[in-house]
Amino acid sequence: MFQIIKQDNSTSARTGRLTTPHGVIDTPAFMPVGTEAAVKTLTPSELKECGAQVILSNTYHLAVKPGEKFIEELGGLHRFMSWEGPILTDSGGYQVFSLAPLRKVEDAGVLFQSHIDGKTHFFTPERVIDIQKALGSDILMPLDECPGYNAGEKEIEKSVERTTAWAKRSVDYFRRNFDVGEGLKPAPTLHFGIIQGGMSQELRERSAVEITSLPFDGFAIGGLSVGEPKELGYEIAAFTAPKLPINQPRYLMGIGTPEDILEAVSQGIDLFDCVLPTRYGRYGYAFTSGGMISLRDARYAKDTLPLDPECHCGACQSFSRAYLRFLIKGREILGLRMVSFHNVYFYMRLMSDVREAIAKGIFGEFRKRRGRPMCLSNHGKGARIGASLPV
RNA sequence: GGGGUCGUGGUGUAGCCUGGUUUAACACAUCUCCCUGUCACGGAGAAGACCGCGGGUUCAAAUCCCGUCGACCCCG
Repeated sequence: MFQIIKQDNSTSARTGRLTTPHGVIDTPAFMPVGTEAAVKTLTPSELKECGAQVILSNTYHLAVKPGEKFIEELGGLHRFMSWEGPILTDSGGYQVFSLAPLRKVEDAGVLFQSHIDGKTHFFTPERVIDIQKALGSDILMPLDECPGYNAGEKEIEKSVERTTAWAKRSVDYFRRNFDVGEGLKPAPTLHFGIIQGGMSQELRERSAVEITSLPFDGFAIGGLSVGEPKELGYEIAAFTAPKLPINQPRYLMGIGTPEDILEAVSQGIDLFDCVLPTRYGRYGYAFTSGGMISLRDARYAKDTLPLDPECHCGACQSFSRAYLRFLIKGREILGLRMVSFHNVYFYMRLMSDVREAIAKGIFGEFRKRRGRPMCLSNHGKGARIGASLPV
């Protein structure tokens, strides 16, 4: 399923190829987020144009609305949303933690109220596998418990125990529902484990040992980007990544900014997902080779440059910052679409540049050149992430 | 020609009757900042009106009185 192509010699970065029922993913890869069966504002063909090979969708949202049975009846998620490539579905553990107004976690599962209509739902590890099976996901995630940054040690320890117990049930149930060697399919459906443990190295270690002892096809680091300082998140990811089997795909959930991704790639992470390119696209923040720019800033009101003079995306070929700013400020759909498109294109280009740099054995140098901080507080200050790679 | 209603930041309004607790309030828009397994959501902060104009009464006027200009309505 997962084949490592090239291991970087100065860092833990590697390129690889992950095969799924709906096709191959070249890693390191970024998955645009399509929570509600849509990568917001973008069509599948636009995603392909950006270079996206895999997208992420969501168990929680789709189970709440319109319901997995509904999508199954219409031919599964791929057909429903007209996306032919691989889909990874998140389990809903994070959403229960971040969205549900009321939730009660117990050993059997988690009882919560939908943030949409207030209906109560009960998610168990088995139910979450059922939902993802009905959706027709290529990569399934098991139900986990994701504690917040302010959670106490006891609470985190409990969540690690629970996540492991649920992972065991998930693995058992997955085995019974997905036969190995599913006949004519190009590749079997995959199932990844999730490591928790908050900001405690001891608990991260324990979670990693417990989860990696189970027969998963890949491993994810969860529970980061929940409000912790950036450096602490890096520290935990750097601590946890080496505890994961070297020959299996590693997925850092919910991360991140371009420099977060470069950092994590150097730690040996293969998969990423993050809402930033699309969410920020809708807010008028554009990732550029010169750093992030906020189109809402008055300074771009009459700026005739494209979002990023070095970018080859359709939005940059056609539109000025001034025009896109005007659209964004008027909440014009075209503006939301174009900046989202540009941002996804930027991320995809970043990933292909990363793969190319690793393949050529120059990732360390590449990262130094491109990995300077780029976050909101740095925009406009000359940070350079997306400068095109002189090869 | 007669009568009436209204005129308060960019926009829409509140306050006026019962003058002082008003550094003139609110919403949207504007300008900064924030958002990492989604949020066209939401949060933090800033700037912006000498209350149409002129005069009067009063210790004190967005508030009461007179005039004037403008918008709208009714009657001729």
